[in-house]
Amino acid sequence: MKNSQIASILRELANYLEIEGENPFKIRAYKKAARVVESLGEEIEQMVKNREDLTKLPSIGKEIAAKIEEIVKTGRLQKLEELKRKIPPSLVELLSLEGLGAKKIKALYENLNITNYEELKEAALSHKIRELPGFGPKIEEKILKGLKLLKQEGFRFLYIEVEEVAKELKEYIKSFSLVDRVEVAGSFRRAKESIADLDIVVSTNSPKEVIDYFLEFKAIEEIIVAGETKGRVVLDNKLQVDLRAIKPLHFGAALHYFTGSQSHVVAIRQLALDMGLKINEYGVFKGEKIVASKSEDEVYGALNLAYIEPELRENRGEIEAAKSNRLPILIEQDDLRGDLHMHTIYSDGANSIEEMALAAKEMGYEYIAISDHYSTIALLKGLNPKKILKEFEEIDRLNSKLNISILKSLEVDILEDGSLAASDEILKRADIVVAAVHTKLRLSKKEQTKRVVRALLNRYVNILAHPMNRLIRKRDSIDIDFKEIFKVAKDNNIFLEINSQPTRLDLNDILAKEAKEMGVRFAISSDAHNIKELEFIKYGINQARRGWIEKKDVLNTLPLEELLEAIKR
DNA sequence: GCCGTTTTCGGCCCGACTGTTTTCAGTCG
Repeated sequence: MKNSQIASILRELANYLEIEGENPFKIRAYKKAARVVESLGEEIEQMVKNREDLTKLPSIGKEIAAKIEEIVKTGRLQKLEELKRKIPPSLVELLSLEGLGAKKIKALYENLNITNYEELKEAALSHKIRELPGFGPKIEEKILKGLKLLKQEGFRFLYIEVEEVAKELKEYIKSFSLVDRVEVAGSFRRAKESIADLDIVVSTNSPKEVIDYFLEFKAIEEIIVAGETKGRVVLDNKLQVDLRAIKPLHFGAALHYFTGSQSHVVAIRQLALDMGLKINEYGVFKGEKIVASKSEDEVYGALNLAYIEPELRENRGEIEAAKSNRLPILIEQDDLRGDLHMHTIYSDGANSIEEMALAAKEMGYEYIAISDHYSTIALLKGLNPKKILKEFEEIDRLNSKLNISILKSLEVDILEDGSLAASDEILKRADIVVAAVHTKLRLSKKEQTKRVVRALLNRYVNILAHPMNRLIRKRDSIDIDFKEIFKVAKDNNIFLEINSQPTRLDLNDILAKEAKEMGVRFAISSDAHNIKELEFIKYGINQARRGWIEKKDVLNTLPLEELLEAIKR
């Protein structure tokens, strides 16, 4: 049972309790615990097997620990089953409608016996809902609208899918004369791999005018909120955008609040309370007096904390690190001197070696590695012994001609038994070897771990590409003992890839952080299949930063000579 | 339900907006 599955059961329980009218703080406790479980590097299932004490985890006490153990051991939760018998599951689904919370849903159920979307729609159309106390015609309208817009539960956009519109919105708002500053905050600013909605913070002395201007943006399909300082819309691609207009004096505090994450902000506010201060989106207050608000620097400073980069704000230890000045100095794109994973027309890429090299040179790189597929799958149009020797010869020729160093490499398939698709004879001719799993993704954890470990023990392998083999929104990670892989990587001088393809971003943030803590080092690579995709490297940098990765942790920040020295094993 | 160098009981982040009511509850992030 995966951590994410355990988390979703806890969350489901919280939803049922909410409908039941349970103590709101109890509900929050379950949701908080779900978040902790979800963002845990370690696997809960393993911890339970090892009889570790789950109450050592933050926000998990005796009750929830027992429930988690029940879930892991039996695959279900008695308490949840009971609630499901009592409350129709279709009723809980109604929570996903905008504007309908537990209290209203309960009232609809008790008074009109509404249990699902269909009955809700009927009641709204026949105007039965407006007659209930606390309800009215506007709510009927909102329900009907909501049913039409009905969001897929938990749907998130890829970062790359919102990047363009985020930029457009920022420029659109910036061009308004009454606007002082604009930032896209929220999970976008924290550079999460996927984004549920955009949060924009605007500094202005004329909030209302800015909101009105915002509501004129061309791609708006639906206006949900139109207040004095706050607007919320849904764009025609179904992306929700929130905008908050705030006076310049308060901009830093507001930016901090709207950048989140929620649990980072809550923890920061709690810390402030402990210090006798109070924080809201307008500033840090000592009594009635504002002591910090203009910049985020000020806000952190007021709490005696070093500035925390947005990518770190997940309440995963960054506040403690800031207290004791142990924050990492996060890697930046400019730190990279080369790119160690890309494809050409020798396999499934679209450009020649020379075109890739020239484009890389253009980006300021000193070296690249050409790592075409060496595979037994015909689909990947992979290399064979003859073809790769030809490719290496071409690289030799180009190296004497171009003003960038091209390393001979290959992305060699790890076969089911952990052997490699290319012979050692081939591998030893390469300057650097990237190994990857592409097939047999559903092996048991034990088999998968054994397989990859064997591959890493091959003395010619240097980098393990996309270790999770997940595709965001499409395919989960392979089932593998990452701790074991990290240990073997560390012991054998294997570098773990942070793959920059927007659907991969693999390793992810949590595992990268865990690997780093174990002393493993990384290669941040584009895995480009054409010259344009070389730019994807920025997404890999994002993910690496979220994983607390520093320049010194990354192989391709080294000058070529040092790199070649560093990969020796 | 969780948590605790002021606490094992009594707190729990905090404010905007909406729609319903005529001062506020519910919802949301």
